[in-house]
Amino acid sequence: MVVKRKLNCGGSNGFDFPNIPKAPRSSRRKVSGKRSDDESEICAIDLLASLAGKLLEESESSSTSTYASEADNLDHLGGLIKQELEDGYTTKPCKSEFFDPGNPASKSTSENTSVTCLPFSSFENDCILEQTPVSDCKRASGLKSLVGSITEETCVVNEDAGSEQGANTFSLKDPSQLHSQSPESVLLDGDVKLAPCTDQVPNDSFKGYRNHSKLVCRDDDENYCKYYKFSDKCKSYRPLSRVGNRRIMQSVRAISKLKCFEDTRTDGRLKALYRKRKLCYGYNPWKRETIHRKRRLSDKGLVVNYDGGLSSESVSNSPEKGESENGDFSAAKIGLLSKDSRVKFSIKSLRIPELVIEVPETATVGLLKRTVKEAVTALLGGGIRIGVLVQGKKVRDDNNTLSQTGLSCRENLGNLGFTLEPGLETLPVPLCSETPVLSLPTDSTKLSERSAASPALETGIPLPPQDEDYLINLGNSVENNDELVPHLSDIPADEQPSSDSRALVPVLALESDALALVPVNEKPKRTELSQRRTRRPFSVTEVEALVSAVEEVGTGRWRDVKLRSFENASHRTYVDLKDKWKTLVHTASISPQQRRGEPVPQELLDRVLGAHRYWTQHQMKQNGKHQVATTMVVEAGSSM
DNA sequence: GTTAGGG
DNA sequence: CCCTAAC
Repeated sequence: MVVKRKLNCGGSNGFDFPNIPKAPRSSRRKVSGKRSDDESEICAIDLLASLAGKLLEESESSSTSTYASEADNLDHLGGLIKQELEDGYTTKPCKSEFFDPGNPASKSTSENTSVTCLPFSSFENDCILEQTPVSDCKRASGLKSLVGSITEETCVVNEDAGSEQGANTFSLKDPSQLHSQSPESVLLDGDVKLAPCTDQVPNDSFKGYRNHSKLVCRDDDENYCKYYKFSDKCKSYRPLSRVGNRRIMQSVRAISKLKCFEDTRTDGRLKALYRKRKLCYGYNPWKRETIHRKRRLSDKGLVVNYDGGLSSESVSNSPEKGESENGDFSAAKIGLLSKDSRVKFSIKSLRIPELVIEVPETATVGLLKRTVKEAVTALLGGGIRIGVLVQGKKVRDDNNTLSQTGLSCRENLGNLGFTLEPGLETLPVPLCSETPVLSLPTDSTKLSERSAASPALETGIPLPPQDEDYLINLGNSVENNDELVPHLSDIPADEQPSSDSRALVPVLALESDALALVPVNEKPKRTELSQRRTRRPFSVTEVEALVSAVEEVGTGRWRDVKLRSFENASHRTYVDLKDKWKTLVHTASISPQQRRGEPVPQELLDRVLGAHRYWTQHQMKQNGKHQVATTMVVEAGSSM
């Protein structure tokens, strides 16, 4: 075969170079980096939570009374919860500011604010954001996990902040103190992933699921570890939703404080955090794509369509199209409940309209699960943009307040909607601080800052500044344009604990909390640090130009190639050209059946091969003239 | 800043 | 397409 090829090689391209057996290209198939399986499940929810958090920005200060009524509505639930507590579940409430163990009055307060526990069934579709006192994670039979409490955050803050804490006066240094707290707000379903909590010593309020708790405890490095490990074990798909809900709640809370944080913290450290987060949730579209393609290759794949709440899934033979035209993969319906100046809302469901994955029929269920998770993770981790819809219109201005946007208690909050938009860039997810908030690894600074290419590039819509900017706000200006606005604003940035502002602390706590669910990677992957550029397949025309340029200047002079044929193509760097050439050579080397993507005319591939051989020889020449020259002669003779 | 090559 | 090493 090789010989034959060599003989054929001369020609059409004008290159009459000897065929040099092409060394089998090292298959660089990357094994998709297997992300820790579990990690991502929760990411999606977190993202939503982030959004919600913004909305709740203003409501962070707990309005006890307000929520109290809510609690009333949940009467039966509350009953259940209490029952659970009575049954002996130890709850460790995190202390809230107003809580005073010795003060009956304070107790009542806490009760009012407390907990919303819903049976899992309810929970599944209903995510109620509410401020509640911190509670412990307990596994309650029949009860499912739910919400965290704002109060909790506060507590966390105190602990975390340690000496720094200023604003929050209450300090929970003694876990037992927390214990005395009133009814807990969060119950986690043991069967899911909460088990750890159960396992955890009941008395130890700082262990197990309650991330907050961990954060709170300064002594908790270990706890963190445990927690994370635990989360690693959480693999079940459904559980995700549950956990996610809880996380959302937490995230929301955290987010609510972000603004404050932002105001005070915008220094380098913050950025560091931000980057770090990115690492956690970063996702490499390009790689994903590769993986995805591989999967699709299987002829007989089952197509799993994930549609519906995060916790539900269905299988069908055909993928279901997303609801949104533009391919948004999910949308959230949110019902708002508001009281006073606070806006409360529950997320009825989070939908991922289209999530198509394919696996071979022979795949195991486990693989299927993993695949789904991976897909979800990819989506979520890949960068999601959150859109806020008011009256069906997209709100683009993130700086307006909710009320300015028309989201006040008295107005029709019912028209509020969120959309999850596929993001080309990775959004920093609040959840992701893999590292305990308290200290960021120094290495984080190493993260690359390269700005991600955003969809904006394609749409022409400028992206808002990222980093700190994205931390903020809800947008309020409603625009008619359906275009997605690439704003990252929805996602809260990480804060750093060290800062003086307590607001920051809470956030951190929450975040870490949220993060808890995600396996913590000690070493951030660089791939996740920076955003990938959008993939832009080379057109035949471009390939042609590339081939022509390489034929002329040769390989190894990519800058020249770039200047020669792609000078005006700003999105094509010489590295891109080099890479493309690499792939072209590979493509030309394999059988047509093995090729994928837009077919490249064989003629071009032939030229690629010819030029490649030629220049390869040429290089050899540089190094060892004799041999090369000889080869050339021989080759030439053969091809004739 | 470029190249080259692995991922 | 990314990331690095080596220029």
